[in-house]
Amino acid sequence: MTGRDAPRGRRRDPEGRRRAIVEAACALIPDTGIHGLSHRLVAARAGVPLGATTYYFTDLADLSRAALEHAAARWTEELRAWATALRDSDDVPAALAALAARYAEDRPRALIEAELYTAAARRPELRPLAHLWFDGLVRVLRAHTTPAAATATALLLDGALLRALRDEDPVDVTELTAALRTLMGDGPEVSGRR
Amino acid sequence: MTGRDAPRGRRRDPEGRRRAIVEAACALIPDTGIHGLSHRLVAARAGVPLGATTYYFTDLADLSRAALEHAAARWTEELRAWATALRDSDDVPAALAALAARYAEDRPRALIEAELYTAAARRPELRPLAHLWFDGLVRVLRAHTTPAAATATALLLDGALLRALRDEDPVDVTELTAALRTLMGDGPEVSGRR
Amino acid sequence: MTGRDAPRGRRRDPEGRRRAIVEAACALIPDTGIHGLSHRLVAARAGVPLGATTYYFTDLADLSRAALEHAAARWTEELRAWATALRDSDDVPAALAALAARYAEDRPRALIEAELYTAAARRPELRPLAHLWFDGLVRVLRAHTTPAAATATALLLDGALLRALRDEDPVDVTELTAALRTLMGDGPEVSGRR
Amino acid sequence: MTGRDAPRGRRRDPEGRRRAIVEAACALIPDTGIHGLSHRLVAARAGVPLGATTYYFTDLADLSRAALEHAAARWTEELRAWATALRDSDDVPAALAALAARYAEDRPRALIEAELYTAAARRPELRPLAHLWFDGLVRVLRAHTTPAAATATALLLDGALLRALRDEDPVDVTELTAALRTLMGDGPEVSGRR
DNA sequence: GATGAATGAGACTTCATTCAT
DNA sequence: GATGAATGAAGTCTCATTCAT
Repeated sequence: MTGRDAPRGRRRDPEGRRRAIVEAACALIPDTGIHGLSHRLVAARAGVPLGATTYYFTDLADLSRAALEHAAARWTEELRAWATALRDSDDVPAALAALAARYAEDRPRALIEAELYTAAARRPELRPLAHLWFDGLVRVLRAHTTPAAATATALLLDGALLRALRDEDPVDVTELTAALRTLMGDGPEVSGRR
Repeated sequence: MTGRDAPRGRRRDPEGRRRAIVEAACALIPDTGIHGLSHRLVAARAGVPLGATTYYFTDLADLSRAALEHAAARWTEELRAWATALRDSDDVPAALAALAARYAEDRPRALIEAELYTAAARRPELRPLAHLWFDGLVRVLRAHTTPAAATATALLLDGALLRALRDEDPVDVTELTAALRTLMGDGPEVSGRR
Repeated sequence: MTGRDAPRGRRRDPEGRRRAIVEAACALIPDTGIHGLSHRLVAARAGVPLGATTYYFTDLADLSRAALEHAAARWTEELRAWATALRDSDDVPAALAALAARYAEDRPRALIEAELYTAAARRPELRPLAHLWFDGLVRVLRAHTTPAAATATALLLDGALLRALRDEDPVDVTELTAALRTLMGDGPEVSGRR
Repeated sequence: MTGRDAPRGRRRDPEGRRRAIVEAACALIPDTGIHGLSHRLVAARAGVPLGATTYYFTDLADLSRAALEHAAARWTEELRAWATALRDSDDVPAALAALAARYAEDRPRALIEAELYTAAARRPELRPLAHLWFDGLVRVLRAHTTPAAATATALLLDGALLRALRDEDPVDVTELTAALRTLMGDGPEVSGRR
């Protein structure tokens, strides 16, 4: 009798609330850094009352972890796309360099990853999240080169991405392609690499 | 009767004061991160009154910049040592991997560099400091490989260091040596690689 | 057992809190000036914790604006009283001078107005408040003289009030009456003034 | 033997130092207000070492008083100019309105006067300075009208100036002239006003 | 279940003033 | 005589977190 359902279906949507908060935090991190998050900032950005942020998350640490998890989920999708692209490519190093270059162009997203990397160095509970990206990348690469080369390639890509981010420089695709080719071996005659 | 209280002789050492503050900040960064610095924290660690930190530095940004500069000076020395070690080495990739592994073992020092890298992404005024390390490393490497390979090698080293730092894992010297050898080429018989 | 400590009944009165703060600020301005307001001072005077002043007001500027608005509300009432008194008077200049003299006797209240006037010179956002008084006064006067004379009269009154305030001298009603009479004209037999 | 006198005549110029400080304070007041003065600000503006401001003035209050005195000296000159201009004028009210309008155009200078007025209400030691302006103005006006009208005219002028300052509006010369003419009478043939 | 009032801690910063040099 | 190093107080403001409602 309080109304049919119009404003009820919408309200009381704990799931949605939670997600709105998490997404707001994600959107904030590129600007403020993980350290710069605050309940007020997130609540304002999410358009939820202040109390909601402490209602759904015990802690700021909890909230930031949730935000990073959310971001990590996107990386998983991203990696799936990389896997597909590389599988369909006949020049893996070139394709990989192109993917990395495009990835770096979305600065906000990439900044979150960088934040996570340094934060994980001091907050061990975040390491699993960092591994989601790194290990996932290595796994994808293993379809195209030796395990050792896959690891090295992932390290190189991380270094290149971080550098592009830091200097606000686009990735030099040509140079990166060459380096990747060297590191991964170069195609049919890979076997020749012996 | 030359003064009312004891530690008169030690007062008035602006140079020393400034340095004490900077060193305290440097010592703190590995634990707190750059964002985590605060006047109080630094002052307490340096054993100076709170006011001193704001007397010698306009700003927390100013203070953190000074601290990072201080750290950067050590990198310059480090790089000099690397240059020497590599020049005297008859297996550059192996020597380089060993140097990197040893470098990563000094976690606090390395953490500062990692902090600088991410911080520079959002604070352009810090980029020159980041370049001190990266460009310096590239320069050292150019004595031993092509320019393009030098850059790629530096990126790989950065990636490897960052990863070791993040996971509190030692650098895998064997794997890294191999990757470096591939990337840098291994002298006359490079062709043999094919 | 309805709570751990006593004054539970009085808590949670946001409206009252806000007003207590505003009134404390108003009470302080005559002593300290607008510039002299501080969160601590206001909080102490209002009997609220320090945090309350920043919880209810974004800013000291916000707080002072609110305080001046509060004071302005009293001017509006005052002006209404003036309008009535003048309408009922058969010697408007004399009545006006008397009103001004009485007004100046409430030094604290009048000081706020003086503060507002100077503050508005540097803070344009305060000008509407200053206009509340000045324009209101002009409007009241227009019922008794020409528009031009009304403006001039208001300026003269402001000057006289400010001077009385500054010198802690009462307004000289006789002199002021004469001046007002001249300025406002006193009907057909003006010439008789000579 | 320390040099002939070149850098000596210039340095060790206590008089000059003092004046530089005072002038810097004067230049600052329009922007910062009297309350906003600080040793550091003044020293920086004056280009003197910080210590100088406390060396030449016991106190900030002392310094601000000195600054206001300095400003008052300029008003004295201004008034002299007004006296001359009015003496040479054949339409005193019009000339007076014009002088006031021009005066108001130098906002910084006028702001100092306004600051002084409100400050004097709370700092009695400043009142003599405020009187320098007001009484001086009345004295000048007495050469052109009755004592009572002179006072009223000065009050009107103060009100008009303050208003122009507050609203950043130029003085309306026509209206002001009319009001002044009414208030001051217009010479021997006052009766003619009818 | 949800919210926003509440507050004390603590962050940054400016500063007046003192005083050794 | 002059200066700038020095420092503790205080100011503004943000905030995490708690808790009454």
